Amino acid sequence: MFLGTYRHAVDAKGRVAIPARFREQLPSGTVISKGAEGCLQVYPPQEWAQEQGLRLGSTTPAEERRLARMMFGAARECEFDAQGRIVLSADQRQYADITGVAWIVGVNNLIEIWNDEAWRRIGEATPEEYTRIQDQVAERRRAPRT
Amino acid sequence: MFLGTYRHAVDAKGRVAIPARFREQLPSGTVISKGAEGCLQVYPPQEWAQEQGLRLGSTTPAEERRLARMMFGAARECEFDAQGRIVLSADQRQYADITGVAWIVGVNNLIEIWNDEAWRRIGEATPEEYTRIQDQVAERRRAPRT
DNA sequence: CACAAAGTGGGGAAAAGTGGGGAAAATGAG
DNA sequence: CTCATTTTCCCCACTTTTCCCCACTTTGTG
Repeated sequence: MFLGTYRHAVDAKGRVAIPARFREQLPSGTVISKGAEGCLQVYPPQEWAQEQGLRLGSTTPAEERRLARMMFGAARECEFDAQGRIVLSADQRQYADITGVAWIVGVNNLIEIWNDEAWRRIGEATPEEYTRIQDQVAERRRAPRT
Repeated sequence: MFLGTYRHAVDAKGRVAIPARFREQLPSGTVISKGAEGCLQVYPPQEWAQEQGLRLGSTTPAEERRLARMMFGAARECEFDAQGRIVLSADQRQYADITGVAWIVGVNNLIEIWNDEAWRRIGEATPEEYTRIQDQVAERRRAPRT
């Protein structure tokens, strides 16, 4: 389980330290790829395995082909240096618009890496916003599929 | 079952002592996250487990992505020091506007941590207010979905 | 009143994060 | 094929944060 948000520096070489709490839970075979809303996503092996359902074949619908190409094409296996950092590739940094600092966010089953500003918009909520969204989801759960 | 309100100091390092009566009932795996109305909420493991249905994957809908990011991003596992204190992260303290002192409130299945002033507004109800709110809730229960 | 339990505060060791230099490897041009 | 240039990655040094430990105060209890 990955919890919490951390603000870390990204140096000129594209290196970011992954919080030690997260690193302990990431065995080799961990993969980083592009995610929704312009973030990067770090998949532990067991989570990545679930994405393997996405496969190309003669019967794969067009959207799935597109998704598969983007997800797998952008993916790289995570390699940690002795200081617990990974290197974000140039196109990963460009996709997520990451320079200088990044937010590293534990989202239950995977980890996301965000551009500074973008995370402030999406992740930082005032008490009022937070309360509203909780209530919205509670409402959705009471009356799903609407 | 968590009952009662306690007023404890929060030191410069963000540490708060959790009342001994509560601590006895909190096994490891307890989680603290943001809650409605600007408080922090402490979830014992069995309560937190209910929140974990939310997972991210390549097919998770947009609303669930947003909620998952906020909920889990704001959460931390509770780690008690030898004196029975937990550390509130900087963003948790900012969210709940906690400095100096906080109220720790047992609310049946969860524990809440409140800013000093905010709790006075919520917790110190006159008999008239209390009666009115009881009646409101009773009314809602009789006619839900309104 | 004495003792035990709970809460508070701070110092210091250890761990985590940051930045940069330089060797090795890869790339590319002549 | 060789040499120069760039990139990658490994290592070291420094700073900051975390957390562990000890001591004191306050509260509660017999």
